[in-house]
This record gives sequence, C-alpha cells and structure tokens, in this order.
Amino acid sequence: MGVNLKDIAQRAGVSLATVSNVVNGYRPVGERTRQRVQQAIDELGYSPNLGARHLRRGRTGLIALAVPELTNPYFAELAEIAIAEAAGLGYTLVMENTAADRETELALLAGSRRHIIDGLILSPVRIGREEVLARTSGGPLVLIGEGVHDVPHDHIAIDNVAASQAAIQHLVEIGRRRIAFIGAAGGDRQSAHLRMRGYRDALASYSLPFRSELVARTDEFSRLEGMRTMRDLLALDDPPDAVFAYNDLIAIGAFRALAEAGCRVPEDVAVVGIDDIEEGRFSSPTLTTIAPDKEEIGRLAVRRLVARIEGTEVAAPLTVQTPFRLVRRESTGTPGG
Amino acid sequence: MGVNLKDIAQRAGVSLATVSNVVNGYRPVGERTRQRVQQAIDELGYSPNLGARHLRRGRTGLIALAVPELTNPYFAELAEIAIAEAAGLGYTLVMENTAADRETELALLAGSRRHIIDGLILSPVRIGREEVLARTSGGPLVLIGEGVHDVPHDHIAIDNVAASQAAIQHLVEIGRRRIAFIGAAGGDRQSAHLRMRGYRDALASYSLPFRSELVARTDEFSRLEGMRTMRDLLALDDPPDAVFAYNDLIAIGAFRALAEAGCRVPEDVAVVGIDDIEEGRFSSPTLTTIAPDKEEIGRLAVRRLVARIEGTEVAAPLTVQTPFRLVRRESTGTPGG
DNA sequence: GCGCGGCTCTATAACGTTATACAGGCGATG
DNA sequence: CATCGCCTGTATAACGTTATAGAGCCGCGC
Repeated sequence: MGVNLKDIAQRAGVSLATVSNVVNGYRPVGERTRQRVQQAIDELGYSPNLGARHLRRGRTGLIALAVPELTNPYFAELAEIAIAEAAGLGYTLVMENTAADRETELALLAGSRRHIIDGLILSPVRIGREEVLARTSGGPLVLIGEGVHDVPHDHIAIDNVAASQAAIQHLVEIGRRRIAFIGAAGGDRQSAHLRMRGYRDALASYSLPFRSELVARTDEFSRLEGMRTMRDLLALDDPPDAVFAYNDLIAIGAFRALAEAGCRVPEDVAVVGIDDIEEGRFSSPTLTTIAPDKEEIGRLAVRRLVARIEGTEVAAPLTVQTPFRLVRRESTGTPGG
Repeated sequence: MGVNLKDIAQRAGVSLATVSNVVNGYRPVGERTRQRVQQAIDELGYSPNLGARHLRRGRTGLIALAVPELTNPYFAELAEIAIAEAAGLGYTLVMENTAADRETELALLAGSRRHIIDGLILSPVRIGREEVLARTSGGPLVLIGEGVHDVPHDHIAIDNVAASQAAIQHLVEIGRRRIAFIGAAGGDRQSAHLRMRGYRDALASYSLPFRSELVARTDEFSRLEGMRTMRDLLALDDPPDAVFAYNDLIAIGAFRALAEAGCRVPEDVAVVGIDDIEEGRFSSPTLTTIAPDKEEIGRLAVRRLVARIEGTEVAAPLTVQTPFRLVRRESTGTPGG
C-alpha cells in the first residue's frame, strides 16, 4: 500500500516534482531521467494516491448517476453503458439511488455529495424546473430523461410527445380504437404529463375520442402498478382493445393481469410500452415498445458532464433529443399478421 | 466549495483543532466553546471535505460492490439493499461491473481501486481459490455468492447444493422424472459445479438416472442462453418433462423457447429457477424459484466489510450460509393443482 | 510558595500530491 | 561578449483535515 512519490524519487535519484511530471506529464522531462523514473515506478509498483491527488486538484475523479430505481432494468442497462463510458474517460461512476424520493433528489441537487463527486447526472422525477433553477452550487449537472426543461444545464432526453404519438399511431394502424393509457401523472411527474400529451394529441389527430375512464393513474411505474391498473381497466363495461403503457415495466405488469383474466394478447388487447428493456424481448408475448437509444443517452450524458468538469466545454447548455424507434413484437401482432 | 475548518475557527474565535474536535469528538471540548463552534458551523453551512479527511485518516468512506452484471436483476436488487445498508453506516457504496471478465476481477482483487475504496464486496465468477489466496494487499474483502471457498475472508452464500436439491425434490414431488439442468459449468465457474452437484445428488437420492443429454452447458447465464439451450432440449427424441435452471434469467429464457414451441408450462414441462427476481413474479407463467434471502446477504456483506475496515471485527473470517426457501408459482403448478 | 495533576484549548506536523517560483546550463541572438 | 530565452530539473507552498505534543490555567497538598 505504501509506495509513494517520495519512494520513487529516492530510488531514481530525482526530486518529487520530476516524478510527478513523469506520471502526469504536466511539464516535459528529459528522456534519460524519464526512463530512470519509469523504471523505478515499475520496480516498486507505484500507483498514485488518488485521495491526495484529488485533494490537491480539487477534483475526485468520481461522477454520480442518480436514478429513481436501480432495479428498473432501463436504468440498469443505462448504468452499464455510462459506467463503461466513464471508465474510458478516466472517471469512476457512482450509482445513487434516489428511490424517487423528493428529499433525496433535492439533497443531491444541493450538493450533498459535493466533496465526493465532481459532477452529477440526474434523472429527476419528483422535482421540477424551479428546484433546479434554485440550485446555486454543487458542480456540473447533466439532466437525463424527462421532467425538467428550460434550465441552464445540459439535458438529454427523447421527445416524449413524439414517442407517445408513434406508439398510438402504431396501435391505430393495426386497427385499435379504444386505446387506454397507463401511467398518467401522479401529480408532479412531468414525464408522465408529456407522454399523456402525446397520447391525447395522437388520439385527436386520428379523430378518436379521449375517454378519461381509459386513463389510469399510477403512483409508481412498476410491474405491480401495471398489473393493478390493468385489472381495473378490464373491469370496465367496455374495456380497451389496446394499452399504451408509460414504460415497459407497467406493460409487463399489464400482461400479467391480462393473462390472469384470460385475455389474449394481441388479439383481445394489444400492448405497447416504452424503454425496450431486455425483459420485453423474452416475455410471453414479446413486447412491442418504443426503444430509446440508450447507448447514445448514456454515453452523451457522461461525455457532456466530463467536458463541463474539465472546462473544455464552455458553450451554452445543450438540450439533446436522442432518437427512438418503434420495435414491433408479438404484443401488437407480428408484421403482416 | 469554500467553507472549511479555518473559516469556522475564525468565526468562532477558536483554533482549527477545536473545531475538528467538535466535529468528530476525538477529544472533549468545553460546553461553551462547543456551542459557539456549532453555531458557526450552522451559520456557514460547513461540511467536511471528505477527500482531505480521508487522506489524513487513510480511509475514503467508499466501499465497492463488484458484480458480474448490473443488468442481472438479482444483483440490482442486492445492490439496492447494500447501498441502503452502507448509507446507514456512513459509507457510500460504489458499484463495479466486472462484466464476468477474469482480468477485471483480478485487477479488482489486486487492489486497482485501493486508493479509492476502503474495502470490496466481490461476487467472483471467473477466479477461484488460488487467485484469492495469492492476493497480498488491497484492503478488506468480503466474498458473496458461490465460487470460492476456504479462503481467509468473510464469505456469504447460500448452500447451493442444498438449494439445488430442494428444487429437484419439488419437481420429483409433483411427479416429474426427466429433469433437465440448464447452466452447467462452462469450465471454471464453481457455482455452476455446486448446483450441478446438487442436481446429481438429488437425482441419485430419488433413484433417477443421470442423463448427460439432459444437461445443458451455457457460456453465460442469460435469458438468451436459456432460450437457446431450451430449444436444444426440446429437439431431443425424448425431451424433458421438467427443467431446473441455474438462475431465473435462464428459466425465463427457457419460457420463451417453450412458448415458441407451443409447449405448455407446467403441464408439458415444469420449470424451476434460482434467485427470486421480481420479473419471475410477473412472467407468464409465474416462475417457481429458490429464493435466497437477499436482504440478509446484502446487509450482512456490508456489515462484515465495515466491521473489518473499522477494525472492530478481528475474529477469524466467517463463512455464513444464508437461508433460502422454495417459492411455488405457476411454472410448477399451483399448490394442490 | 512551589510543584503537580487534571482540564481545555492551541500550535503544528503530518497525509501524498500538484503547481508555482526559481536556479543552473547552454545555445542563439544582438 | 553580454543578454536573452529555452530547457531541465529542484525546492516548496499549498490543498483541508486529524493526531500529537504541549501551553496555560486552576485548585490542591506538601
């Protein structure tokens, strides 16, 4: 554990500063001395003490990715991508679990980790524009996903309204007319508002009536809530012939309720989700979904954050809408079926 | 961020050391001064610079949980528990993704993060006893899951042989005789060996023949591999009437192959997995599984690691076998059905 | 009156690194 | 030949904290 710069300096017969320069190339070092130092480093197996380095530099080399739930496969898949990208840029990514808790999100935003992390990628669900604007310090911040717009931070998301419209368009094209929406906003969750708006707009553009009984609110976006609300929808006098779910987890919960009720998918009820989690590629039936470009979102978020941290990016905050595509699977009938 | 010990000291009119003592109580401070200092802290909103503190103390307050894949819900669920437990003990838990890569596991073991983390919880899959024994430094280590036994480190796992036996027993009790096993060891993965052993032993104890054509090897333990190998099993002249899968993901992949082949579960083929991931509670059919006590594993791993780090635990390394239970669901028929 | 122990508090040296200021040598320039 | 600048390398002051040694004060016993 204990081999440090001084040990190397002694061994190579040079000063501390020279060793430091060899290690991180802040200033040029003559070829002969560089070799001597490098040899000493190799022999003694030196690796810099990051704590000390970062105390000096004022940076820790850690960035955080805060998501509402680690157990949502969408975020797990995103995290894997972001971790790899961060590692490639020399950073370590720390996962934070906000548990969709407003206080936790606020604390993170205010910089509760400010001495630990250099920057934060946040997927907000319980806070909005005002809270983000009120933030005065805490280092660079990149927002991902929906929820907060028009704030002075880099922001990466898909176009939720368009995504919803694409889903509804698909359902209409396969002949569905009574289309339900599961996952309406439980108050302050703007992402749900956006997807709801896309749902309404699309219905209107196809001259389909908006029926409030076909809109199901959920407190959280889980399989369990999807199952519960789907049961309610099936209990209607005139149940829906299609369901658009806020996300894939809800859709899979809906599958469960449909299976228990003996409804066939897609014959009786077609289902579309959003997220394209791997689970939906193996469920029975497989799940038609709107697939965001997770690679792009994860990598871009990390790259923008690192650019801000290192000061190489000073341009105005950027809002990026990453592409999405509709992936047809069994839950809406196979193409040509 | 800028408000540090010195600022507080000036404001309260005392020395640096006194403020430090108020903050972390290393030595007693008079009541009157303590109050003055506390007031200054509150007014200026001081929070200690963890980098500096840890440089001085030689600890960082970070621990890592290294798992083979973040996107495996079992590990995501475990991580959520471990993160909460670590936070309660004043530590921040960093997730590391080994991607089931031998080199990554070795690097982590050797202490590639030694200046960043105080200790490591590792779920090894590509390294074995010798590699762990060869380790000379790198701070406290707690092993979870299977794979490595008889090493001088705390180790938390379920009894894999017994778990497998319980699964087989259940399948036998519901009348199955041709029981396949998916997820045999692809070489060095000892966990698969153990589950395989439980499978063999259980078959023997029920006087059932061991048929090698009913054992499917997989390179990784994913839904995709489960689907592929299940297809192969169904192509046999005399296909199995039950499948015991290495884990739930494989079982769910097998579901997919069974659905595509038009096989009914559990009527034609019964399926049992291990892990009890939430996905299996909503799949169609729902998945019978061996449920490890994830709460216990996650919390115990963190507690043991922290105890080692803080030196409060000096007893010999402990191997804990946490309990498991069989959870009956549709994939083996409902109780009494 | 002097020394001694107990109680608060202070001064300060680390921890391991990086960035700044500076020193010496040497070739090029005026 | 003196001056300037470049090139290497060194010495050292931070970064913000904690632990150690010790300073001042007070009361008590000899």
